[in-house]
Amino acid sequence: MSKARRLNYLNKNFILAQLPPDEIESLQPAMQMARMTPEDLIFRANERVEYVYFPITAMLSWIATTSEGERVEVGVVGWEGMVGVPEMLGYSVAPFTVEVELPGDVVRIRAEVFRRTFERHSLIQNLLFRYYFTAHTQLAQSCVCNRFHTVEERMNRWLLMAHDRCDGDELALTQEILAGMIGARRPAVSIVLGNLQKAGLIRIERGRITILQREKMEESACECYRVIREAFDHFIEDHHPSVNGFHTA
Amino acid sequence: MSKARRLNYLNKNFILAQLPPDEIESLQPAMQMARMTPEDLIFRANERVEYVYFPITAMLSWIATTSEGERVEVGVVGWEGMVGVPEMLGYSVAPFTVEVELPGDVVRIRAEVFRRTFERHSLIQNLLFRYYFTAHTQLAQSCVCNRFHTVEERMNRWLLMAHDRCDGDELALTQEILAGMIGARRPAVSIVLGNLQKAGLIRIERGRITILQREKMEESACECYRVIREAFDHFIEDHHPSVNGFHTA
DNA sequence: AGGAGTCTGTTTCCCAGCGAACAGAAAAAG
DNA sequence: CTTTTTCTGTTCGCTGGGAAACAGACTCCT
Repeated sequence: MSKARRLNYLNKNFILAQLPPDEIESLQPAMQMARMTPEDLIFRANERVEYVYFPITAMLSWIATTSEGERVEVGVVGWEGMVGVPEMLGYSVAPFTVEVELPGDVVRIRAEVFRRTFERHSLIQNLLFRYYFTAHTQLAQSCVCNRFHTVEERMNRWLLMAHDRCDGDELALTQEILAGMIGARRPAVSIVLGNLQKAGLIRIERGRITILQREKMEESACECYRVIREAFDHFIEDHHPSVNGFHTA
Repeated sequence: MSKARRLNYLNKNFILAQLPPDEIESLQPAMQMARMTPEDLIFRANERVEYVYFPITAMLSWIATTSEGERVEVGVVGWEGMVGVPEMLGYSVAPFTVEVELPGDVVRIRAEVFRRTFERHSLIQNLLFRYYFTAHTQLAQSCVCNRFHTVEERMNRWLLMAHDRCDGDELALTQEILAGMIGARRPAVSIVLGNLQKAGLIRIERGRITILQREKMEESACECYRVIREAFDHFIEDHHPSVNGFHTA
């Protein structure tokens, strides 16, 4: 399985790409393209949702935390998805925090504006429903992975998922952030990353991880990556059988 | 927070209860009530979905497994929900296994029959979409819980969730099954249950656990139970503001 | 009643990874 | 260029709970 080639979706969002041309036209004035960095907040848990976001090259994550301050990612959203779906059905409060994990571009639209689009097109309702199934599968598999797999396995899975969603082979993130994603401590991540670098699979620089040998990383990752990836491929292919985004080279 | 009183939902399924009377009428011949026990299988992962199920007094669980045979619950479904939603949008293959965890009654309907109902009523589509958000929140919280909390905390959470969905205070399950639900080993569960019994919160018998002091169990459970419960209360109240199923006594 | 199968209580060994702590390196700020 | 801040590498003791194993108790079947 190769990294997403993305083909003609490069610099597009998959959900937005499904909108009929006239609808895109009418949304145009309400759409804003923005470059986001990990300092920017998307949603804070239990606060009102103002905008829905469609990542292009940025990668966002749903984060769940405990009252002790421990945190773990419960969903990742890249060019294939969006955040703010519940708002479309009147859940105006975000159940979890959403953060920017990898810097890049997003399109944002005021929630109430996109809601009108959602309500008008059963195709979009259908699409977002299906997107939710995919996200659900992803979350369920992460749940097993977080329970049973080692730091090394979970980290490999996460790096591959991030690699599928970023542009190029460089992931701009710190080890601290990566540790938070997989619900581990930084020292553990640091050691595992060191081993991967010694084996030549990645290159580590301050605030940056470069994927060098994706194939080998897939071999050492647990099955969870494959299960999640297949769910997304299925979602994408359902809509564009021949020209899909995630595709085996 | 007290156990679900269920009021007039007693012996009803919440989703089915939202259907318009004429629709219920026309579904009648296709509906079958069945008593299910933990030996009965609902869905096996990657196999075709024939029926959708609406629990009444039974409790079902989504189970995710690893290739090593480890297993953990990734969702629980009682009288408040249903299984087989993805089939309504053409996902004819179940992504995970669904098992009967607590014996009891369910209503089942052939998937293609209920699908017609689903397609006819945007109210039902809306309802099931919202149900999925709820399930998603439940899963996300379980994900943190599985990652960070102890066997004792996870077990308390699970017992409370099961207690909300069963009839009475007795849970008919073995410690082996309970261990599988929370992704732990049986001996660990056995010890923790022993402590709870010594403290007088539960009574243990072979193949049965009786909840004696629910209030105290809530105190020793982690916050995860509350978060999940609030998501469900919200879902239920959205539809029946005054007469809801889960309600504080 | 007796025997087979299933469920539960408990013990021993062992280790992945947490918690805490600190030094060095790179970047940013001044 | 110096100071401060932010990252990264590494060390070490500690513990929850996994892995394995077994005896006793209950249930069900013949």
